[in-house]
Amino acid sequence: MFALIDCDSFYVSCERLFRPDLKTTPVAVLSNNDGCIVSRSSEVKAIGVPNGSPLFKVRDQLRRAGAVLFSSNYTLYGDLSGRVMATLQSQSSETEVYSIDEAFVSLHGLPRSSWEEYGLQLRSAVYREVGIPVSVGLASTKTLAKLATRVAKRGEGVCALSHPDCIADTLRQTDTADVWGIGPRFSRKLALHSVFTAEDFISLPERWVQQELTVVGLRTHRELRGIPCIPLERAPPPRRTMVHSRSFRGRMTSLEPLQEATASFAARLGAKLRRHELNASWLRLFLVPPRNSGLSGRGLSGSLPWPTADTRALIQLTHRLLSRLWDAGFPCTKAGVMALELSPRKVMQQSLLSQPPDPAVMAVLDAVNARLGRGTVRLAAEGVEHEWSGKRDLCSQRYTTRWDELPVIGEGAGR
DNA sequence: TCTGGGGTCCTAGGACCC
DNA sequence: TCTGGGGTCCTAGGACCC
Repeated sequence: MFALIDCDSFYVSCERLFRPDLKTTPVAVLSNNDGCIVSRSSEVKAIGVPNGSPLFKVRDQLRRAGAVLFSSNYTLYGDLSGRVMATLQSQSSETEVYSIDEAFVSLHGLPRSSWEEYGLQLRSAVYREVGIPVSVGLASTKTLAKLATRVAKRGEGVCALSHPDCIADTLRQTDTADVWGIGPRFSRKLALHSVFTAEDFISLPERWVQQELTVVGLRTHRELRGIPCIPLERAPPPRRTMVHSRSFRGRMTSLEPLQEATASFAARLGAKLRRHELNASWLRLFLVPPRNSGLSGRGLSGSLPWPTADTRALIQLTHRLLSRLWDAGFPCTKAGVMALELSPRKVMQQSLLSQPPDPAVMAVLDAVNARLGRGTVRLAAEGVEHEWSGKRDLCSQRYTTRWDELPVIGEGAGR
């Protein structure tokens, strides 16, 4: 038995928290590079702008509606997400942080008759402590709790799917594509067999579902019938990969800026590995051509001399890989560095033949940058100007994590 | 002209081993 | 002419999630 707590239009809600003047204005938040819409206020949803739509396709429509746009500000969203999760953890010891804006809470031992009241309690606690509106769905499995949250968002903010009739009604009114675990491909495949709703789906025989949709589909099938298959994960499973990648403002036509970009990606990846107390044993560099070029991406992997998160080692290998991968004729619009074969820092295998770099150097670098801002101390290879860097023209302040960007109230506000 | 970034899991097929 | 059965590991591709 689970409650799913899902923040309403999370990124938009974060922006509005510090811009109460936008409470009733249509607001949308853009992806990295200001490319797509990734979060919409209810007013933007109402004018029919789909989530994920490329900005250039809906720009006029948004302008006519008087919408305000923001570049994504993950520093702000990450900080507010932490506050939401901490509030939920103060309400229950059995919580799973599922994504930046969602968490599951176990309802173990709580009678069905109290579900709704508990949902209301969680909802008001988060709004009181953080100021972010959330919807809560409660049900016997995670997949049903997801459905309940969809219902909650259309209505009162809380929906407990505790009665069989109520579950049956919901399944009848839900398209397969709106079920957690059924994506566009599976949904299209099901439609070919005249399966359109979640109700149609659960009437299919298990054997057929497993054959066509693998065990993943079978799990969804059972979860919709109230058989729990996906447990609460109180601790996140160990990470297997870590990536840093970005699109460029234009095309990379010469090697030097690409060297600079990939070095700074490797540096960001190193910092992230160190934050998670992980080392990588393998590194993969990949280059991506424009979406409609007909070309496929290129990648190359190489092993590090020891498991490490040292920026210097990561950049060195990245550049070695780049020199083998680089081809002036390849139209590179995006690149990334991926860390593979991750291991916890504390169980590092020593080498007989060579000494890994002293971790104290990176510790000092991280400490300085934590205090004075990211990139204050960096390697020369990362460059300075970053002219290749993508668009991010509409970004709000980091209100909660930078002294010099705190919101100002009263006289002189709105600078 | 312009379409993000970061993850996981499953399956099929090939290589290899005994 | 006739050539087994069982297992593991790896990779690429496909599907999903937020």
